[in-house]
Amino acid sequence: MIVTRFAPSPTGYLHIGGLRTALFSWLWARKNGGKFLLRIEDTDMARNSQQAVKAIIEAFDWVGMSYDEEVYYQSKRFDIYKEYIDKLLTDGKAYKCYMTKEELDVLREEQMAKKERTRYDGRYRDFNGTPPVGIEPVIRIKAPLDGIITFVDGVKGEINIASSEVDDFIIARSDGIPTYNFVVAIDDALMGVTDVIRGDDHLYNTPKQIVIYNALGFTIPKFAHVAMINNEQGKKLSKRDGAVDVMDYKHNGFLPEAILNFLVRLGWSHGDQEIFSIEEMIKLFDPKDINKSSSSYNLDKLYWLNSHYIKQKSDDELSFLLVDFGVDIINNSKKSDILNATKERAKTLVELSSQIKLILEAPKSYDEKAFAKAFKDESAKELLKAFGSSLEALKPQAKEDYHKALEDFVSQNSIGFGKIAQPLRLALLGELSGAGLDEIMEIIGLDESLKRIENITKG
RNA sequence: GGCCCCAUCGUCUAGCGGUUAGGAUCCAUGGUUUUCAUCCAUGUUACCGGAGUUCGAGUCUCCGUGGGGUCACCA
Repeated sequence: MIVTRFAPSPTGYLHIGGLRTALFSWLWARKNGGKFLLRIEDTDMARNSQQAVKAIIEAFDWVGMSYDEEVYYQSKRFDIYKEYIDKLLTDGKAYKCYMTKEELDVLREEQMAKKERTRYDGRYRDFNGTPPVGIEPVIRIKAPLDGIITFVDGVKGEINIASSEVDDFIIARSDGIPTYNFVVAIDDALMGVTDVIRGDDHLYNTPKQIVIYNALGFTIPKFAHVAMINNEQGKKLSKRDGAVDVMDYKHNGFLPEAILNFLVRLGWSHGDQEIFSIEEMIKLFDPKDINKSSSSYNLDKLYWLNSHYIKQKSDDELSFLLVDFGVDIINNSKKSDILNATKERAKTLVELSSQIKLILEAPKSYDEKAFAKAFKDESAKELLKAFGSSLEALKPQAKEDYHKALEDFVSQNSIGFGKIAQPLRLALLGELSGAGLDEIMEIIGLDESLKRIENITKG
């Protein structure tokens, strides 16, 4: 059985890049009928928060990614880690190191001065003298002194790293709390994780974790390291580049379908296909098709996908989603007219909601420039008034009636369509572009249409 | 700096030794539309550089160059 996991450290929100690796892991587990685990890496007590855990789980819920079993917290598993540390100690595969932080700093400075790679010098590796008093030791693992650590990465292929690059790293701090690379290896092994799909930035942790696996006789899982997502300048994605918190996308009016579709195509592809439903992703995803190179983050396609999925949503679904954006048309009898008039010109739910508000709420003011443009002809106001009168006489109801009213008015007065359309649209919406005039008037009805015409012409 | 990874249109990507180097997005133009948008059509734009290997190289090898990652008692 395939078991994958997502293992965030709860230091803040769920990062958009993190969501992508989580998505890859999730897809791979679901495709194979395996398990997808969520494990919170909170061994650094100083930096975690329960709130961050909540935020991460909330983001998972929002995009609809489900994890199996309970949420694991490493902070609740210290007993387990201790057991394995003791085992390594008694087996002579790990040892206590009494070097202080200060001494370590001195060593590092010396190495840097000599332009050497900074690494622990192994001074306590074979120490069996009397330990210095008053120093709580750290525990270090005995890493191989020579040779090469090799593993086959699922996306990058064979990776070889000289053992000399991996020093006797610390597996438990002086306060007894185990460190990242140790607990990850223990947990992945104990939880039966078969496929570790994670960011490229963990590539160098892999040989370290392999050292642990080997020391404890665990089976080494498959690794797949996914290249980073950079910003448009090719640099690391940061808050300056816009939304990196997954939940920001929710608030900005993006649909989870669009986010997931966007993310799955960032680094992964299936021929020329661009649109993937969740079911298709699950069916088609394979880590072997993940691109080796890093990709740049560019929102153009996300907007395109989002508008695609907005158009696909049913009226009920959309009206439900719109509530969070200040528009409640769930029980509006004109719901589908309203949505049909607006959803094709909205890239986000934010845009959609503001377009709907424009129709539903009479304009409170008119943009100065737009007004000047629409009413630059002296005759414009009279024309609009006349159109209002003709509506009063015709009493149109359906969209088609309004359409005909407009056509007839234009031909009877021998004017171009723009002469009446521009002032009328401004009257109805307060803006010069938007939904079809006939659609708007049908939705708001004759009385409201006349009222809005009167409002702009009375002055 | 050491080590590791990467390199096709602006961006996301297809390509797996022989292609007019394909798709998507963006942009531009035209059409449909009573405006805008949608939709449709068309178009501009790419194999980082240099050596090899080969009858033939975007594809294989090497060397440059550029970019990224990583070098904690963080995760």
